[in-house]
Amino acid sequence: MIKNLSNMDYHKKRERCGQYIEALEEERRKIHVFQRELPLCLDLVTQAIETCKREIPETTTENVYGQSECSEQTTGECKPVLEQFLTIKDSSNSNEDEEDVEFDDEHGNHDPDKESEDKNMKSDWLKYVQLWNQPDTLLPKEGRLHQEVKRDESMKTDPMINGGEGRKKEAEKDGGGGRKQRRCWSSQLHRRFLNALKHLGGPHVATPKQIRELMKVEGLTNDEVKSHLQKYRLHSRRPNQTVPNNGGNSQTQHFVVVGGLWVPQSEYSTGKTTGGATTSTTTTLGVYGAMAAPPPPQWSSHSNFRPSIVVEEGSGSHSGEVVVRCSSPAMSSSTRNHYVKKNLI
DNA sequence: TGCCGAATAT
DNA sequence: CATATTCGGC
Repeated sequence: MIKNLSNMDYHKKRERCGQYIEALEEERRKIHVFQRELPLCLDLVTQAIETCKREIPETTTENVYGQSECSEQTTGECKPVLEQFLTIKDSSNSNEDEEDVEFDDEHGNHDPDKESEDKNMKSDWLKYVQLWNQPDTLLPKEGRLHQEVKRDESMKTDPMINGGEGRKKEAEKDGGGGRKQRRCWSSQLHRRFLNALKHLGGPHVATPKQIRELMKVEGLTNDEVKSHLQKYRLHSRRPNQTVPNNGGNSQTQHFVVVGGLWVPQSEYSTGKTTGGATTSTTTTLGVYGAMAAPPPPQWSSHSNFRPSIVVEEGSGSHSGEVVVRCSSPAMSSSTRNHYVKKNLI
């Protein structure tokens, strides 16, 4: 009886271990792609796998468990990172529309486009996402756990290395002289930012306040968002700048412009950065993930008009230039009208 | 006033 | 650089 039990137990453990190894191996494969960014991680996982493997086959002892624990420890260091990575990656090719869902909520409008768009966008994220976790202000969520929870879990592990949340109290402390602490825009924060942007119709039409509201991040101030937005706009505006020579090869990337959003078709980055130590050429891909801007919900959902945005690419001819005509229905308030004008450039 | 965008300052 | 802060228009 007992024997049986322990036998079962043992079996179970072994099985578990096997699965564990498999999982690890899969992780390894995935990490391998980012070898350069996560050399240690790769190493650790590899090591873990090996140790695990070594232990499992036969070797009576039921120490398997201890072993796995050990490897867990070894791996622990990079696990959160890994998980975050996975989370992101997963969301990029499988349903799990995370934030999209997050915001969609009540307006039950699912643009057919949205999905594919999102996918593109997310696969883009893959390129620039910062793998190392960073501070993130806590998000007071209630209505919408689920995916959020998942993500939270992935970073729960790391001890609030919060670079962006020390304030609040300290801010109150100082009488009024000192500068605000720098808000650190973690990739997560940035993602929320991007999403907010997306839902507002793009960086050119979104205003700091709106964005902040949509982001629902505690302690995030208008000014911070404003500043970030400014930076973002700067970057998203003609990521390719140079137009000096027309004759030559215009490998000018062509852009897709939607609602004032410039979307580099493939990527943007002045790839040939300086001396470029052998290492990261890829790592430095813009953090400013470009994204298509679907029309704001108010428009797309139920309306006689979709904002007709005409995008003409300099087809045929050399220039990768794009002509954009945008006849948007200046939304109720004339205040925003000048944005449209700007977009027309 | 508050909010915003652009320009500066750190 | 990436943020913060200031400036000027609305």
